[in-house]
This record gives sequence, C-alpha cells and structure tokens, in this order.
Amino acid sequence: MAARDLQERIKKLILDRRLPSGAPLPTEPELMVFLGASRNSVREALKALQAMGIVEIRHGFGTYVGPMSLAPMVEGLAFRTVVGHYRGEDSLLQLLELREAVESGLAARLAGRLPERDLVELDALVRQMEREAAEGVGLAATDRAFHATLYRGLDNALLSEVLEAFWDAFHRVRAGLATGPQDPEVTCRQHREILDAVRSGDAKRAERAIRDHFDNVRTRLSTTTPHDPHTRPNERV
Amino acid sequence: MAARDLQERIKKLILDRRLPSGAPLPTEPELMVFLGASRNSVREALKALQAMGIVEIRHGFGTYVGPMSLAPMVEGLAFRTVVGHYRGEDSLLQLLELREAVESGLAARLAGRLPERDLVELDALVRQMEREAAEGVGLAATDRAFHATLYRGLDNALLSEVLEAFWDAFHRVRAGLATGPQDPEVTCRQHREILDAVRSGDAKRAERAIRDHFDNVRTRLSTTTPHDPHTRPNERV
DNA sequence: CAAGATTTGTTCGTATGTATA
DNA sequence: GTATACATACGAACAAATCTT
Repeated sequence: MAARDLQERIKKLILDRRLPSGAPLPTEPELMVFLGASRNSVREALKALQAMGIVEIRHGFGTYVGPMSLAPMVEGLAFRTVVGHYRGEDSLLQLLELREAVESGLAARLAGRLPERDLVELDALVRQMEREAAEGVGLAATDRAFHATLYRGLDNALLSEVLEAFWDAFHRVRAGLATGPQDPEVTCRQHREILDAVRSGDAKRAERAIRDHFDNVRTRLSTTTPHDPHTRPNERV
Repeated sequence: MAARDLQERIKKLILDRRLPSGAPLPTEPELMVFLGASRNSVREALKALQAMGIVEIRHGFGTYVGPMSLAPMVEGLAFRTVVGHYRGEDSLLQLLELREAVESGLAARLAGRLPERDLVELDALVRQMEREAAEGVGLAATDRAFHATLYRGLDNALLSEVLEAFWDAFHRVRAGLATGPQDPEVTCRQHREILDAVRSGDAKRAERAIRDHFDNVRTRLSTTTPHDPHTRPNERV
C-alpha cells in the first residue's frame, strides 16, 4: 500500500463523513482494518496529516480532526526563511516585503470603511503600546493584535489568518536572529499614524503610513549582520 | 523520546550542516544512531517533514533535503477550502477574495513599471489564450502563466510563489467541484485589458481591470450549487 | 485514591520492493 | 543476472498517557 494513498483515504474519510473540527477519528486499530494497512503505516500517514494540521493526535486519548489552522504554513515559511537566510539570501526581507505588499493594498481599501467599534479598539491598542514602550516591555504581542484588528473589518477569516501567519513567521525568524535595537517610540507613533490615516478616510495617506511603518522595520533589519555564525540564542530582544 | 523533538533535531541538522536543497540526508540507520531513536520513530518524523516539504524521500534511493517549495501550503489550503465548502461556508469565495486583495494592490503598483521584456511576454500569453479559446481548449495553464509573469517584475521570489500557491489551491478546489460554464472570450478580453492598463501606467485602471476579472470569476462561482451530493450515506462506522 | 480499560508512543525483528553498480 | 544498499511494509510486544469505574 502506498503511504500517499493512506493519507488521501483518511482525508476522504473526513470529507465523506462530514467530520467537523474536533470530531474524533477512528482509533488506530479501527483505521488498520478500515484501510487494510498495518499500524505503522497508519501512524506514518497520521503523522503526515498532523504536520499539515489536518489531524490532531493526543497521547493516550485519541485522534481528532484538526482545527484546519494555518499553523503548519507558519512552520514551513519560518523554516524556509531561516534556511534562505543562512544561505545568504535576503529571505527575511522578502517575507517582510510580502507583508508590506498585502497590507499596503488593504489599508488603502480600509480607509474610511472601518466601523467605529474597531477604531476605538485600535485606539486602545495604540495606548497600550505606548504604556508598554514607557515601561520598557516588549510590545510584539500588541503589535500583532493591532494588525489583526485592523484587517478584521474585511470580513474574510481566511485573509485575516493568512496575514497573521505571515506576521508569526516573520517574528519567529527575527526573534531567532540578532536584530538591531528597537525604537518603541517610533513604532508607537507610526501605529498611531496608521490609525489616524485609516480613520480620516484618506486612502493614499493610509498606504503611506503602512509603508513608513514597514520602512522602519526594514531599516532595523538591514542593520543586523546578514548572516551571523551559529545560532547563538538571542540575548537581546 | 518525543517525536516532536526528532523533527526539530532533523531540521537543526539541516541548518547546522548548511545542507542545500537536494543534498542527501543521512540514511535511516545513520539517523537512528544520530538521534538515538528507533527506525519507526525516525520514519514518522521524516514523514512529517516530508509533508511540510522540508525533506524528500525517494523510494529505494535515499532521503534528501526538499526544494522548500510552497506545495504543502497548497495542499493544506486546498483541503481546508474543500472542507469549508462541504460545511456550507463560502471558503472558496474567501480564497478568491484573498487573491483579489493581493493582486489588485500589486497591479496598481506595477502599472507603468513593468519592463518591455515582460510586457511582450504577457502579450504573447494573451494571444495564446485567444488561440486556445478559439480552439475550445482549456486555458487554465496559460492563465496561470499570465498571472505569474505579471508579478515576476516585483523581483520577490517569495511573493511570486505565494501568489502561485493561491492560484493552485483555488483551481484545484474549483476543478473538483461542478463549476458554472466558462466564457473564454470574456476571460481573454479581461486579460488583454489588464495588460493594456498596466502598460498605460494608469494605476487606478490597472486595479479596476484586476477587479473586473475577479468579479467575472466570482459570478461564475456563485452560479454553481453550494454543495452537491458527493457521498452516499450508507456507510457503517 | 486505586485499579482497570482504552488509546497512542516506542521499539525490535523480519520480510519485501526498488534502484544502483 | 547478481549483489548491494536503501526505503517500504508488516506484526508483535511493551511503555506511557488518559479516562472511567
């Protein structure tokens, strides 16, 4: 039996039985008889599906339909970027420009179309960033929330998840490398400008605000050594 | 030994030894002693990494570092979209709108900045689409090439690959469902307009051309049945 | 708390298919 | 054709985690 077939048949099983996320899959012995394969082959297929986020395996409990999140994509993108970085490619910069390309186009579309509810939420997030900057705490989580909230108004769950996945991959890679010093105050000011621009309804201004923000990140990126010798766990964040 | 660790250690091995794509990995027995795990555990870890496109396993030959392509992302996105479609969600529409959001922003940026070399290539592709439309052949491959060539000028390999991945996932899902009738002539005209708009340097016109094109695909999409019967519910659990 | 049942995690041994030389 | 090296597959057993009684 080709292992590739097993994966396809398990996926087909999920589709045919209309199993929702979180639903229990047949146990390994049951899958053995259903698929006519040995336990090891079944397990290898399940492992591959788990890596793709299609299936979730809980030790001593059971196998379940996965949440279908884009987490595996983050994993793959991050590794691909790290490998490219070690090869001397500007993979991290490309990832940043991918984010900029998507977000700059979206921000222009969002200008003036965001409901007041989201605007006040974004305002609260910027204030929180300012507090965190004053206290010297890292503001990555708040930055992530800001971008996520910004594009939530598009009412496209897939789009939101993809953008969050790009954010995660970028920051995971950047955190693993020695990065230039942050300037939290500038970051806060730029997020404030993005919010103001979107609120004003000026599409061009919103796009420029996004580009300024990414420009800032880019310059901090280029000040780091292109590829540092061995992965010394970062001392500075 | 946690299987999760094995994957991480194999990834670390690739990084530490600076193995390029296509380089041979240690054989399974070698990995067994290197990782201190049994053959089955090693195999399960390799299967998971293969699903993520990080390694490539060739039967009877060996294990190699994968091409780090985004193919696994296509796989995951496609399945996620199919599942969502069967659940009655508008997942396919969301995928289409994701493409539209990205491409419309990029087309505006590309307007007037594409080198003549790419423009003539795009022109040739549109002509080929027109030939294929006249002959009644499918023009999906040419459509894919058009979009790929269009965004090649951005000089960002990652961005190009991501867009191609979105294209692949969308068309893989759409091909598996009953879709409304194509209208190749309209498709040709719209691609011609996209090309003309980009050549003219009019950003707004380019963005509108892209949106018109996607609008066309969207209307064809909504004429299909939301979810058609695909399985006979007479199967035992 | 404790014992037992269920389920996944890990290992070993063995046989088979496949590609290279 | 033969030999070698490798991945593929199977079966059985035990370990570890989780839930139920």
